[in-house]
Amino acid sequence: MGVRKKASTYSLNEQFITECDLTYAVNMLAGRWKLQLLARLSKKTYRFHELSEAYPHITERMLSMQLKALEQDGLVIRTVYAEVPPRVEYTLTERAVELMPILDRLSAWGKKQRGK
Amino acid sequence: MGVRKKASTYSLNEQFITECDLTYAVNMLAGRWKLQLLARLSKKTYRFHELSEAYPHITERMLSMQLKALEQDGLVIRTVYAEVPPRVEYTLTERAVELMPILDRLSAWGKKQRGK
DNA sequence: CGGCATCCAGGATGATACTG
DNA sequence: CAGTATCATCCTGGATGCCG
Repeated sequence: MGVRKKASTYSLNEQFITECDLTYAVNMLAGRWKLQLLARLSKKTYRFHELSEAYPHITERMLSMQLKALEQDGLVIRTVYAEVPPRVEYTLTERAVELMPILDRLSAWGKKQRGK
Repeated sequence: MGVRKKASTYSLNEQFITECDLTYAVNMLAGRWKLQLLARLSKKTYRFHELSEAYPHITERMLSMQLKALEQDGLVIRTVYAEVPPRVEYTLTERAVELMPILDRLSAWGKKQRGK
């Protein structure tokens, strides 16, 4: 979504919303596929290939990149098992779990608006 | 950040989060300056030039574009007064006002995460 | 005053092929 | 299986100048 990674580090002294924090939050959700991935991972742990099958329209490249970004933002845990063939599993972190109810409200708001 | 305008119109049957609606919501917030503008407009009505002065680093072009996008998404009302010199005022719509508490929670979440 | 038109740079995403 | 490398494309946003 258009939100860029560039930090909006302007100190603007807004009271109602501290858009520094808000921008920080929206930025880490703004990747092209991150919401879908978070939504799915909120239900259970997934392997890379399972996600790839679940979203066949997402290239493996983007899947890898988005998951890595989520991992770096501390929203997803990536676990590598030293096996052959390799196995990698992705799970939500606690901070991501805390985020879910908020996203749920945002989703409800979006749903309400879309109907109009 | 990168959320594109392209609609993610995949019907994915997620229960916890209907990411169609969620993507819809995040997309309309993902513009480079939209959050700042919404935050400011949540306090009072502003004229174009006032906003331009409040955010001197935002080019008038972008200010115009972001406000227009917000208007098209039904978050902002643009009122033109037939005067000379022209006067244009921007206000939040009710749906934008309903959004504010949610953004506030998201902001709080972001603040909490940033500290870590 | 409140924009819009044009041009442009860089980042985000896509397509395809290849590897440990 | 779980990615990475490379190249191509699209889009956002910035710079500058002009207009009703």
